[in-house]
Amino acid sequence: MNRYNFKEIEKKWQDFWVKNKSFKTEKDLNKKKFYCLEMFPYPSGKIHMGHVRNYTIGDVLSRHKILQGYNVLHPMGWDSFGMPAENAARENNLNPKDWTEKNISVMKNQLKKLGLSIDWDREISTCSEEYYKHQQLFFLEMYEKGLVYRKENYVNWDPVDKTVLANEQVIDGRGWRSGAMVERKKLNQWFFNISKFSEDLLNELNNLDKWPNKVKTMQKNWIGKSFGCEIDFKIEGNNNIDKIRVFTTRPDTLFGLSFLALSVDHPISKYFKNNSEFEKFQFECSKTGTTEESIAQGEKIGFKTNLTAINPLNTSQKVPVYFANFVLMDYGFGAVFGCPAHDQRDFDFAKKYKLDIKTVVVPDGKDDKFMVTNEAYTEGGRIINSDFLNGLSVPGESISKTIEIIEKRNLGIKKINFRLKDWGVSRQRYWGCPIPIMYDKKGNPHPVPKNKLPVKLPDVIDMNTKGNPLDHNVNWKNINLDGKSFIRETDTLDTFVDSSWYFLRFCSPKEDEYGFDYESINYWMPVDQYIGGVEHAILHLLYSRFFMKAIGFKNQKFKFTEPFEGLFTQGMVCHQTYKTREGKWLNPSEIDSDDGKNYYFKENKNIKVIVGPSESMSKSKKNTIDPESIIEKFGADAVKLFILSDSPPEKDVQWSEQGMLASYKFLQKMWTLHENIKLKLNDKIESSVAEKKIEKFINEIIAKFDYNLEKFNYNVLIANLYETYNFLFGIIKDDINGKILFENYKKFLIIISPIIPHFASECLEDIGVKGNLKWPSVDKSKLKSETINFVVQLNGKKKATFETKVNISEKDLIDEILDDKNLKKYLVGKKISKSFFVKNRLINILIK
RNA sequence: GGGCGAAUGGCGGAAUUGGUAGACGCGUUGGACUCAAAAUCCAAUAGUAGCAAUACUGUGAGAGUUCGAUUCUCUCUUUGCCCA
Repeated sequence: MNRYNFKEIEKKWQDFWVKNKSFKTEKDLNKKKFYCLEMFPYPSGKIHMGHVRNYTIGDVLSRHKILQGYNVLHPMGWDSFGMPAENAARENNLNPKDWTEKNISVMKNQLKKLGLSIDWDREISTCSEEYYKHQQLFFLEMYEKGLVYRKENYVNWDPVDKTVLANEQVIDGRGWRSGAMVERKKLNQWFFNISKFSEDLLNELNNLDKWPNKVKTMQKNWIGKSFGCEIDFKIEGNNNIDKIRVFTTRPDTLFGLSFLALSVDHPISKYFKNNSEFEKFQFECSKTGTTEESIAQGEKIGFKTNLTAINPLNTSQKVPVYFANFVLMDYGFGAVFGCPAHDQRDFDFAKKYKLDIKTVVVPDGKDDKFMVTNEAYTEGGRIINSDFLNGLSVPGESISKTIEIIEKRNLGIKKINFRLKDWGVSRQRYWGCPIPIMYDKKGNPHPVPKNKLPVKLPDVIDMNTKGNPLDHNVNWKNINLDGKSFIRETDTLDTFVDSSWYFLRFCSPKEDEYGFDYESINYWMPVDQYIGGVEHAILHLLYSRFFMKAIGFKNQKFKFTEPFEGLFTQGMVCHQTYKTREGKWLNPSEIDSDDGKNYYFKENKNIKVIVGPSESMSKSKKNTIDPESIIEKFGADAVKLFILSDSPPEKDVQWSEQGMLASYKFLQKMWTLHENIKLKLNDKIESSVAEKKIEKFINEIIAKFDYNLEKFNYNVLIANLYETYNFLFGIIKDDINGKILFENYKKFLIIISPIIPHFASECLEDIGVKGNLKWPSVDKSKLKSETINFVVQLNGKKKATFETKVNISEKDLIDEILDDKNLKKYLVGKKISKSFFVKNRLINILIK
């Protein structure tokens, strides 16, 4: 008996697939398509276990669909623009392009060793000119359609690195790289008008049946549709200002008014420009970040103006007007009214500045003497102390009734507000897609003429400047067009733009004239199954959805509105963490143990290792396992088998050396089984018992595979695989007809081939199966059996299982039970009051 | 603070529509083979009592619906993720 030589066999089949272009796909309008897509990787250097998990899940699906006869598109590419390349380039004095391309070549090699069913002829890379030139055209088309505009906006500014930071790059108010306190700075930025589609983006979530509810809920909350109304407050105390417009979702608490709060960026701030106290306050506010979280957690501070606002529903009430740091200019009109009794933020503010707190909502079951004292009451109930609003139930009726009254009195109007803001796409960086805009001498923007595209990134660049290297590149920046001089836009596009349409590019990756070919995208799109990490639940997925709506806007040829029909979000790969007593992280390979309980540092036995909790693999915690070395040691099939086996794909999985080893050993056992089965394939024995058994079992397993593949229960699928091994291992000890064994074993090899393709291909070839394989269907006639194990319950408690013939009636069954020597003791002398009968399954007899 | 999930042996987990709880794997224990070990194979493995057949208990806690609840409802506890 030979041992299974995975190195030789995996190499053999990988070469075979490449040579035969086994996974090359062509558009074929006569064939049913299936577009299987995994989120493409950022080429950071090496693949990690998260990639292995992601692409294994996709590969199982893709190979399954191929066997089912679908025309499967399963491509791969590189999300290759982005900051890490710039940082690496600075640190190592390289060109970002060289660094990126080197990484791509390394990672592509690693992926190939996994033996994935990818059509590599469709490979794309977003940093290539062939890709981003189309993106620039999309930008201009969107500009023409009015979906792109430029405005001044506040950004997180890192004063040391001289660059804009995304919200997630600001950690505890400091730049993640420089450590400098981040400032709020006003900058001219390009925006995509994503909010124009807020309503569509929200509504169409309802059509995405094959998306996890969790993701849909997250997007729904992110879009954040709220009903409310805008109200004008009359102002006294300044000749220039007669009213301030406020947006509120709680007009019903208007009688609880105690102040008006404005954003420091509110237009009327201009009347306070010369006030040194106000300027000081404005500076204080600029220290608060722009995220909603930092505002909510930060201390609430205000600046009291000399203005007085009049309550529109109760004109005898006059309240002070403040500027406050917790009001954002982005939300509503940058002005809110404060009702401290029923909003915690307002409550905190009112306590600090000793403002009135008037209770206007009382919880159900409390009387009108109810008073808010220690914290705001934000739940439902009914309105009190509010004149003509008294008694209305909160929420619901109270809000709609109040809006009615406000509209009737011409004090304001009903309004829908979205939390979703337009997408700022300008980044002050080199390694991204240049924005095809140029400015004339007056600073007015002009689109770069389409025949002058692409705007190429300069190859030679000085990365050692502070801020955006493009901004320092005078040769690139200054251009002359038709005798006029212009300055290029030096910002590049957010890399989320790159990934917002790459799935379209895969459909016709070689198309040169335009980003895609309509016939191809209308055939392949939408993506039938998209697979990736849940961390992209909001941004990437929402941006991609927007992008489809933007391209499809005023475009009859674009036939779909949603890019991803099915979505699957996989969990992370976790591993135990190890630390020294001093808190230094250690890699699993740096530690050892004599007893499996106490660990020490390999190089110095005296240094004890503290075993920490299992966390998602990350370089900083040093708890990563390098896929390449694992594949080297155990083979791709064994790695894939393990990564699927231990947990449901949507949950986190624990990396375990023992589990990995078990998968490896299993393939060895399977190979031994294969050799034994091979010896029996020519047996001419007729053994009706074993034949029936194997046919029934294999058909049951096919049914289970169908079910578990459909439901993404890949861990159960592996359990089914082990079960079948156990079964076959048992049955070949008996006499069995070789032909029947062959047919059933062949079916088994085919259904496991999506999981362990190298192994299954080798075994199939070894037993002489060649050519196109087809997914076997369940033969229901083989599932039947003559006897059945009934569950017998007495008064709802299981007493025994009872073997009898199939389709037995309730009455006959009871008779047989009364006759059975083991069971009749329970029933003798008892009266059967009632029985519940589930055909071929269970009987519950109630006795007195 | 809000929203959405989750809780099953020593561990990861399974149980399709309310119908045999613990599939499958890991680990552990015992045995075979071996001079010995590794590898491999065989057996046991939810808990309690018992030599055993068997009995009782058991899916985070408590209640409810039902002939029957891991599954449905309510309350609570713990925990994860997202948002604030």
